[in-house]
Amino acid sequence: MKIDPNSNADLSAQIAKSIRDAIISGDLIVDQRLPSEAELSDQFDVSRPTVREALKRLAAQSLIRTQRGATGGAFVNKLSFEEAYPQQITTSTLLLSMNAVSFETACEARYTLERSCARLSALRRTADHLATMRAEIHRQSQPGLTDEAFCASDVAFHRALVDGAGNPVLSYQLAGAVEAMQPLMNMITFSARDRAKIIELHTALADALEANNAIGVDTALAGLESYTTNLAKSVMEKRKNKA
Amino acid sequence: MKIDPNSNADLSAQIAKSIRDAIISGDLIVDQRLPSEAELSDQFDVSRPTVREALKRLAAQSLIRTQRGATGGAFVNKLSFEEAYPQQITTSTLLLSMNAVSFETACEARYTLERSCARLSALRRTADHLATMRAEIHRQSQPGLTDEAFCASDVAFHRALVDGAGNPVLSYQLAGAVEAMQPLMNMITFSARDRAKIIELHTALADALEANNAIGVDTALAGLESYTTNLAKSVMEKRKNKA
DNA sequence: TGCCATTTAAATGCCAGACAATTAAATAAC
DNA sequence: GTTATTTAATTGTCTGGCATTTAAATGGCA
Repeated sequence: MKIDPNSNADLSAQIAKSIRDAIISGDLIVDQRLPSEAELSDQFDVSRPTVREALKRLAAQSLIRTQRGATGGAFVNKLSFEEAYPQQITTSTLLLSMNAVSFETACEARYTLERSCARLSALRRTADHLATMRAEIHRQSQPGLTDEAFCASDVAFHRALVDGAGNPVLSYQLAGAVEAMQPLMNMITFSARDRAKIIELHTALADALEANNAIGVDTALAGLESYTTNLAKSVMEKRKNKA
Repeated sequence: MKIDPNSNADLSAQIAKSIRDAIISGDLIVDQRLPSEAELSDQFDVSRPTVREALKRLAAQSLIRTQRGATGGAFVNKLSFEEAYPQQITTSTLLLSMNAVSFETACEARYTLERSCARLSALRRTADHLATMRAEIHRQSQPGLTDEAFCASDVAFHRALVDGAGNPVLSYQLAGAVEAMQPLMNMITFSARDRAKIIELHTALADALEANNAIGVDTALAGLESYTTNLAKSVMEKRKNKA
């Protein structure tokens, strides 16, 4: 195997790309062992540290895992939804904060995506999903709950709604949209009145879901979106006036 | 700065996590320069190769970029939607293939998410979006088009629909769902009759979008989902019978 | 003084070689 | 035949060095 010396990319980046392509194309299959670092340095004609840098790049993307010891080495990792979740959320969160996406835009995207689950979730949600949602509603009504804990419970509530659709691909895609909102939501102070209104909408949503009423779920979500957006708007307004 | 020597994680992984956390929390801001590799090795009390492995991990996630030369170093990277797109698509593609997600499940997720854009896109699509879609429909009707090119055009068509919603966060989230389907779609052979039917639905969709008719868009997408799913089912059936 | 060429310094990119730590398999002892 | 020991393979880490790139400092010259 060889590497283009005229490329302006790092050797380790080129090697990582080469291996990554082999994984994506299926030349390397799940759980297959890569050559040892020493063998790779021979094949690519680079030093071992350079090979290691390439392998660390792949490890950072969860494409490989490494084991030490006699039968150790680097193995093609089976990318699981569980592993991909946090990465997806981290990326989404950073995208929102670094690109100064407005609360409104992020909120719109989140609820637009979430509303798409209404039909399936109303059809397929299990008793477990409903129970989780009722439990979270109960938690949200506890007095003395911090704003952060309130938001966390909100995320758990919506997560159950999304999972209710019974489609893992859908759950994965929505995790980013829903959870990445949390830092933005945490900037808001929820008054007792706000919480009561949100809990009311959550209850309506759970009721509709229990009745397999997709339209009711959609309506509740639309209500949540407009209420949240307006709330954020008034909070921003107040801050601006103070400053 | 220090690192837990009792952790069973690699030193480079711990250092990468430490820096990553600093970026996520906002301690390190966009375009800020990290200490040089030599300084980092001092601070973390590890060797330079170890620091380098940590930096490569972060570079693999597009969290930092590096520059050589006198004023060079590692800088916190502004994660852009453009950069995040391909990573999102790669991850989604691997998730589908490695976890043997059924065509049906992936297709359901894709169209469920896409249908969520119908309302916004019918409201906000520009003439540009419509023109792109019409152009792709025209390309799809060209005789002699390979199946792969047909699929690629299909993706471009749906991309325009999604972008029509005018919400970058939404576009980003959907890129994974739509484009990750392409390898699965490429397994299907499209007969002339199949193409005609798909083009018919695409035309109905574009017409509805032009008329700002969200319900029409939704109907067309639902039609596409059921047609595609059935097509895939019959293709799989035929292959099974042959084998 | 002002401009251009040269030198210098700082940083990353890469390499060679070594040792430590881990782990499974081969070997030896009982 | 089972257990303890040794061995070998592999990754993890360190030291030290050299090459390359780049911007800034320096110097020469008109």
